[in-house]
Amino acid sequence: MPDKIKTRSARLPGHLIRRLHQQSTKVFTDRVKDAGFDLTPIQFVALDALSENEGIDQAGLAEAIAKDRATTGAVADRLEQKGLMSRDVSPRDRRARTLTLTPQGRHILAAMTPVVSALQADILPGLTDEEYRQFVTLAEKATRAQQ
Amino acid sequence: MPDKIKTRSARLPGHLIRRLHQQSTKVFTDRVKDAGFDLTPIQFVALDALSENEGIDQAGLAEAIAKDRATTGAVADRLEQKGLMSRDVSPRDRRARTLTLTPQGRHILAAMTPVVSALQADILPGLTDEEYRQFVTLAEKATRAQQ
DNA sequence: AGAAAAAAGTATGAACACTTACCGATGACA
DNA sequence: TGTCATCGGTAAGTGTTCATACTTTTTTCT
Repeated sequence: MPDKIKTRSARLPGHLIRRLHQQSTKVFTDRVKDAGFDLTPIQFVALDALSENEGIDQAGLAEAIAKDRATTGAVADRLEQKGLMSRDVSPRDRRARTLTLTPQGRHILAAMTPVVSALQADILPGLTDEEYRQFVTLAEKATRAQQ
Repeated sequence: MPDKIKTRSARLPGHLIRRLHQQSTKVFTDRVKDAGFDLTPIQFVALDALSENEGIDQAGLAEAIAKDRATTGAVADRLEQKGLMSRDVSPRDRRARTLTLTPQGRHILAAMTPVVSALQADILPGLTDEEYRQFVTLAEKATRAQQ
């Protein structure tokens, strides 16, 4: 068996974060599918954001989930297609689309939430509870500092 | 100005990591472009991995950069198109493509490396040096624990 | 040697993520 | 009130990432 291939850049934060992101997506997808759901991480986050901010428009949702308007529009497309959210032209601003959870969207979100909470620990395998909390604290601090 | 929109899931590791990944990509792209280069993070990592493992094939590169074969093939396509790496059928295994850096690829990599090193700190804004090191240590531990 | 399993690469399709550019609507302000 | 900048949404294009399925080649096992 040859030596494990190594890379200089493998220790840079950028690459480490890319690896963690990948692991995060994989764990989420696998567990959620096993639990009988079919939502991507970003779709879940969008539903969650919407449940706490009923009636916001797409630009508001984009800000809440930290994505741009184009991406958010595409995600909203899929959630609408799945019958989990509805989009209506705002009566106050005809440019805007008011977003609301459908009853089914609310139901799916409630059912998925415990599953999603439970899988978080496996996104950071090999860390002790203490290290896990440290990681979350540091990551929160770094994301808060983003302009 | 309305209150900042909040989300329950915003504190979950999965979402924090997604935010960091996004920040990482943005900082990389901006700085690298400012310095006059036109490579994505993954393209840079691929060049770096190749420089330390001359003559590996695409499957080897895929393992080195922790991506699947299809993704790696697409990245190799673009790097070849930019004239930074060449792909030749391996004399030992006609299934495999032996990858080598072109002189231009080697030159670009050398010129970019200091730029990429310098931008790492800005991927994690708001962290002290001590916290930055802690983060890297934790992230390394978590990625090492991935199967 | 011959059959079965595994591996390297490619193709395709879905989703995400960003940029740029555009259209229509709104708001500011002169 | 009219103009102009801004904002919400969409469209098109590029790139990343994965799953699945397929071909070709190599290896393994009987």
